[in-house]
Amino acid sequence: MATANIKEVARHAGVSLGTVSNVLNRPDTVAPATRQRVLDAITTLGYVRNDSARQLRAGHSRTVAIVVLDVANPFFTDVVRGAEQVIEEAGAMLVVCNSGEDSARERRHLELLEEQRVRGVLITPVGHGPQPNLDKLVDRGIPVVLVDRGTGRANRCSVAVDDVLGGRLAMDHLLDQGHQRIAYLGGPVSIAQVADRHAGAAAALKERGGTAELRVAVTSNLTVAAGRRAAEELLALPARQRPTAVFCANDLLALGVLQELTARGLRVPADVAIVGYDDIEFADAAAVPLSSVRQPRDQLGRTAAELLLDEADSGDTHRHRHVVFQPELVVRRSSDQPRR
Amino acid sequence: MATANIKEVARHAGVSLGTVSNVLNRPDTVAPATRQRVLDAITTLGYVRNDSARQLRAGHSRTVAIVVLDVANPFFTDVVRGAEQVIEEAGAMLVVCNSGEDSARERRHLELLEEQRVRGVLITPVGHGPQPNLDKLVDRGIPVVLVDRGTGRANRCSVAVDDVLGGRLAMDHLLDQGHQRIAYLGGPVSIAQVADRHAGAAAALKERGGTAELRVAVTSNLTVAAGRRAAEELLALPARQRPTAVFCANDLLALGVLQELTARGLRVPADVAIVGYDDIEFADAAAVPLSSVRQPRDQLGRTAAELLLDEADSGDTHRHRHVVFQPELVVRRSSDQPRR
DNA sequence: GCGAATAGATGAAACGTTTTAGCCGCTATA
DNA sequence: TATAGCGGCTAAAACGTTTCATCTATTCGC
Repeated sequence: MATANIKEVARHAGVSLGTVSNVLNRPDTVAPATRQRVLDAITTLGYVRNDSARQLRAGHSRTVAIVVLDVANPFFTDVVRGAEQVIEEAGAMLVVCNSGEDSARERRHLELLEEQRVRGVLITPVGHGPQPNLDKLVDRGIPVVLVDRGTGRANRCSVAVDDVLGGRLAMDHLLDQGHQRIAYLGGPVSIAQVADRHAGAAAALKERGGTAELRVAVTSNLTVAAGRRAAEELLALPARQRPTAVFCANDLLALGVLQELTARGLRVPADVAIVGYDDIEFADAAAVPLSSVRQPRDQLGRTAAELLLDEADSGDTHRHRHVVFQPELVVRRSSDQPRR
Repeated sequence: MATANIKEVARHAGVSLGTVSNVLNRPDTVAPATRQRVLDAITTLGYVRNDSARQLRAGHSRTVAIVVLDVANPFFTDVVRGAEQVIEEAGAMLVVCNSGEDSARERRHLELLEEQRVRGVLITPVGHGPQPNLDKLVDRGIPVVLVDRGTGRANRCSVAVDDVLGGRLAMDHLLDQGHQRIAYLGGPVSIAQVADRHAGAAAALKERGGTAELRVAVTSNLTVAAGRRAAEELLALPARQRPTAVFCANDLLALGVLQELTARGLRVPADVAIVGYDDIEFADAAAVPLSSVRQPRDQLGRTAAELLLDEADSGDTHRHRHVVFQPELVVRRSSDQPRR
């Protein structure tokens, strides 16, 4: 019950307190016989290190935090898994905090983390404005790495995925397939990802210089239901104006479009091709497997963690870096049929 | 950079160190004027409490841990959200640890958590065997609450959902609709949930005492692909033996069945009715919205957290409890059509 | 106006570790 | 033989809080 401390271990093993500490932290500096005696004492007493005391002495903890917008979002869960891997390999511990897109909760989390003197923070901040809380951490010397948001700040590292390139990839693919009337589906446009993916698609179209055209349909959100509604609207167009391909800002929209089209008797990809974004688990499992732009999510987490550890370890010799990953187009059946 | 401590605050405010502590912890015991002076000093120095020192003194931390089998599994993410809510309301912090179904990682996490003297642990343990690591925590006086596994241990609380009842609900519903040939799909049977849900279905069938029959099709796992394969096999049966309803051990299987059936030209629910389990987000968004058995996932988390806090606070007056929640059938289109 | 109670503040001890300076006895070197 | 070096260990300081016993004015009851 009452947890044994290092002093009791020392007494039990007939050595000084410092020797026990040495057994724990620099085992090779203590004679084998003594070491064994101490280890025996540790097991018989069921001694467990007290991390608070250790941290107090060390001045900082061995845990790293990741603050995500939504623990239930597959994007973040994959990022977490990637980061976890690196952090655990380094012998540290990753704690996951959920801001839930609520800046008050975010602030509260950061305050607590600061009190805990965490080794560093990986974070996708709520909103896009200035970040006084994060600045405060950085001022204190706590490394902060931005994940998928706010790239380019001078005083911290960041990792992100190039959404403009993602839009480009999707568009290039559809143009390669010979589509002339293409729709981009997404919204609200205030979301940077929605805007960037559109920008990429538009840029690709312009560069190709052909006669193809891109129609934009703004949705109110990025859900399956919104995809269905948008598909209905597309179907209401006169046949000659109707797009032969739809590029969706995420996979949920794309699945909604797929469902509505097939329900109305259209064939995918023969009548309408579809490309989604995110390559969620269900993309491959859909009735018609969905082409999608895949982001290297776990690598995002891994790299973020590596940058963090580098900053935490190398201190002032550290140079902040902004790593941008390239997404990748996964072509599946939903868009795999050239136009004549 | 160098973080100010309580002593510097005291000096800056011209009071003793104890007074600063009082301002922080028992503000009403210190005169308003002094209090204000201290608060001013705190803000000008940018003082932030050192939690390690606080914990060291207190003997335990203010964080609670939840150890889940998979951070990316929607079941657990919802449980986490529920627990989070309660824990944060109590002014504590919830840290999420991922065992990834790996007992070595689980052990390592528990060791670290023990070193950190966490306030308590919510956990879905890997495997079903004895739990020496957890026993060790309990011996130390650290409250442990089991989540959705291992109900009934005498020395700890637990929360779970009644899977047998879930199977019953689904079966009763299908029988109510007049189905006579029903299939249960799921596997491997070594998974307790798969077995329990089947047991519930079988029990319901027996109690009704009608002429209906239940055919069991064992799948190799619980994925969309497995659902498709199983559906193929069902379709290969002679029409007279073919089930008119399928109850699936989870929603992924059910979605696979739905896809394969519609791809083969059968109508759901007119030709075959489907009921899934878990009520995942996509159940409602499927081409034919899926009936499913819903588990009160966030409530599972909330209750687990409440039990934990009760044990942590009330100490020896605490009585261990085993709370079992009842699942609920959500009827949607996939099974909403009575047989003649 | 006197003793008692009380509000407000103080100083020191304690929490459990890590680290550093130093001590002791031995061996290798000159 | 003296000295330096070294392996192995010890003792004590330091980390930053919280708490508790104590002290000093001030207020209250009579």
